[in-house]
Amino acid sequence: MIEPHYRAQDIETRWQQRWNESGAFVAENQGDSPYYVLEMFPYPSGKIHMGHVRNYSIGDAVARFLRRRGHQILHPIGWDAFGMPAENAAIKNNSHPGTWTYANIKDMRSQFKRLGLSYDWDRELATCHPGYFRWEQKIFLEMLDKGIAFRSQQRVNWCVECATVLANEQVNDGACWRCDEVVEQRDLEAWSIRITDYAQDLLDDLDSLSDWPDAVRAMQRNWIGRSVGARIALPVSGADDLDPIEVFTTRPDTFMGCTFMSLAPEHPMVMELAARGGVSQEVGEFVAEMGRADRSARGDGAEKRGVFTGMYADHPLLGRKIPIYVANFVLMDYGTGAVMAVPAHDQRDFEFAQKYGLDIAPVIQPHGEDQALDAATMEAARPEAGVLINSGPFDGLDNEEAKRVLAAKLSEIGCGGATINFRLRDWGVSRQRYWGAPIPIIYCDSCGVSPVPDADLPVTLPEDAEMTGEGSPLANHPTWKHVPCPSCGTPAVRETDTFDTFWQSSWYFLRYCSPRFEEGPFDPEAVARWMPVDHYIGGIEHACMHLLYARFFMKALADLGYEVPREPFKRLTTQGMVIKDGAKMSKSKGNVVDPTSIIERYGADTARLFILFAAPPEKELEWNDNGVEGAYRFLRRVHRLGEAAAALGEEALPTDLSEADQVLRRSTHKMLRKVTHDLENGFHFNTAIAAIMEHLNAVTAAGVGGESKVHAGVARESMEMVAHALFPFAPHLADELHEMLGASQDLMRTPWPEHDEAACEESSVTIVVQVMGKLRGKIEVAPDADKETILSAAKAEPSVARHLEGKTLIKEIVVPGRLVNFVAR
RNA sequence: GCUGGAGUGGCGGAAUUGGUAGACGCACCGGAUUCAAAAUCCGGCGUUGGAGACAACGUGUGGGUUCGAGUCCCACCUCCAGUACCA
Repeated sequence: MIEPHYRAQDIETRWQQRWNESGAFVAENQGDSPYYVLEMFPYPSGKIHMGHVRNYSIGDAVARFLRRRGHQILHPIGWDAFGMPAENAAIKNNSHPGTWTYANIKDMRSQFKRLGLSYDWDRELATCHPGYFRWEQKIFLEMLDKGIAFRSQQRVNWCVECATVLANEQVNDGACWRCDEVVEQRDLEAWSIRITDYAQDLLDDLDSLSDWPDAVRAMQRNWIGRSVGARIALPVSGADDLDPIEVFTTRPDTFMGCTFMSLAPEHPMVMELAARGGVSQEVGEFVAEMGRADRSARGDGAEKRGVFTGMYADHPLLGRKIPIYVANFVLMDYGTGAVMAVPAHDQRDFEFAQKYGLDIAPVIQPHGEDQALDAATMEAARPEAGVLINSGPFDGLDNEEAKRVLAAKLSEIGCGGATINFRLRDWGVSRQRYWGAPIPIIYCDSCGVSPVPDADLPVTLPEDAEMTGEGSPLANHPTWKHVPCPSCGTPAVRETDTFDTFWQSSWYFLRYCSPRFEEGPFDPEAVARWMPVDHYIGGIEHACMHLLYARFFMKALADLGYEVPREPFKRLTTQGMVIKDGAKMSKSKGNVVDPTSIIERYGADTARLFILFAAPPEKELEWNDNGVEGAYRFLRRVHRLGEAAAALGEEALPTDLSEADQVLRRSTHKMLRKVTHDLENGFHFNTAIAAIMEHLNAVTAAGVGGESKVHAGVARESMEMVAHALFPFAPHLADELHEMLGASQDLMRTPWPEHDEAACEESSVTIVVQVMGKLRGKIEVAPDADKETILSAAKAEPSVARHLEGKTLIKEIVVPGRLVNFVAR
């Protein structure tokens, strides 16, 4: 490639050095109103991919634009450095996860720097550093003290062969990914977080997040899944030694029509009931089968299947026994894992009842239906509203009223009552892995569970743990876990589980505010100044988990007495994936494009410009090599025209503008107006860049770079504004161009320019003329032309007149400055 | 299965939120420049019919509302993301 003028590598290296030397990105250096721009920090996998380039180019454009709009910007970066891939790499290479992680951070840091991203590198952090995780160990202990953290049973995938817990993604078709042995479900003692206590808060505060995408708010709302209903405890008939079976229902009004019960196969009482019912084998087989079945076999759409446990429950209001079944469609992780079945009014129960010949008892007569419901003739369940029938003392009640009345009755007789259920589950944070932050707990035979004393924090990882893939490396370590009990001093053992990595990513944005603070997780003053994050940018895939955990953390921290806002992220942008040939880039598909090779070949400005131009941030982005070439050509043209404009000399704008001068100035200022508008109202980078390209075509048409038809001052202004407008997207070339045209100060420190509205004014507007909604002609009129003028000009248009000939005009619609429509018959 | 999205030329996308469908870029075609090529510049480019003027059709599918629908409503189809131990 022969390119005498635009040498991207040289330009980019030079400007990166200058920015670095002048501290252009240090948060404290300029502006007043603080603004915190944050992109979701990366997992240091080793190499940057196009998703990174996209995420960080978007954030950088936001940061650079707003800094020039007068904000004091905090724009930090760090590493979400704990996690399974490091441990897997260590097993494979027989090395330490930290070695791999830190080497990756080093590589990725230099790649990020090569992109020219405007980070305040002094604030860099890595979550695997004890200086970081000691604070989240402390926060955990404070949560434990407050009862937010607690011990519970967690159901996990367990591989017997490897003696280890498997992540869902490590299970392929029910088999372990390493040894192919069948995976079983096992309950482990684990640490959990009562995020469910915050479910209502998390739901309520969603309403305040007006700068979040509606899609994310809807997903969180459904994930939290609030429903109002009743809890009902049904005693097992003739088994006084067993606890009653609890169900949750949103329809207590239908309780008088409950003819059987269904339990999830995973329900803890299933095998006990089956044993007493004498059907252990059949039930056991069914439970085992369901344990292996995938989700679709358990959903609403799947065929209803089940097995009778041989046992009955006592219906407390009917005084009758109802059979207890195990059913495929009942899910253990929603409600209580058991449902009361009302086949007349619930479709799933109806199908189940039909299949197994169970009673169907209608108890609600739908509004507006004269014929009384009859179980014998019903073809489907009738879930709609109505009036209670066949319900003894409750007959005649409206069903909404009956929900309250029945809940009160259940409460009165001591077997339930009104309640609110959330789909959200408590957050299990224990992981049986090495490369994570240790959970700071000590177990003593005599004193029980003790927190690690504050003076002993952080609890760090042993360097010499063995990574074999079998068992837990910390539990297997010969000495690490053995410590004296902090209370009695007798031999005790450490907790050998580490935190879920979401634990780290739930508060890192607070640490950035004062990353080296030694007296606590963050300096309250720094947090008061920067938090909440004004604009958070990252993938949509985090909609429910990371974004919810981070929101929860803020609320919990506030309850622990920390001064933090109740919500962490004021505005959220979720960026779409980068795909190629219609599929997500992945090694297995062989469609990966390495950003490094693009940067080496064309420069960082080209890579950034293309990725921002090719699609709006929220949408999927289809990678296209030819498009990159096009972005590069555009920047090269900018460089060439900049040189040409600079060569015309440093002339000011003339007082008298020629026609050509006015045309070019109109293009210049309309471009600037459009770019400013697109960045201020929702960051439409793609259309902003298109406007710059369009303007550059006007610069070429004005003869700049050849035989110029415009005044030197107008030509120079046209390219100066390109430098300004290009800065958020292609900052290196923008600064180069700006300097080329005589500027002595870099653009980061130069305020964003205002456009000249008067220069944008048009001498006429085009109005479209339709007849019966079909385009028949166009007219040019003065921008302030009145309705009569427009109508007569429209009727005079030959093709319009032809289509109106011989017809009666019924209606004339005039949209000023835009369109005329004649309705004629 | 459930929850949330998306679908517009050969391709990526645009359309001031109900008012010219296809801005801008890519690809392609033609021309200028050149000994030639590259690069650059100029022009064309939804589909069908027509020499042309022009006409009809056209935003995943099928209906509907409206003077007017990519945009609003109803019913579907396909693809994508998440689904709680990947981060």
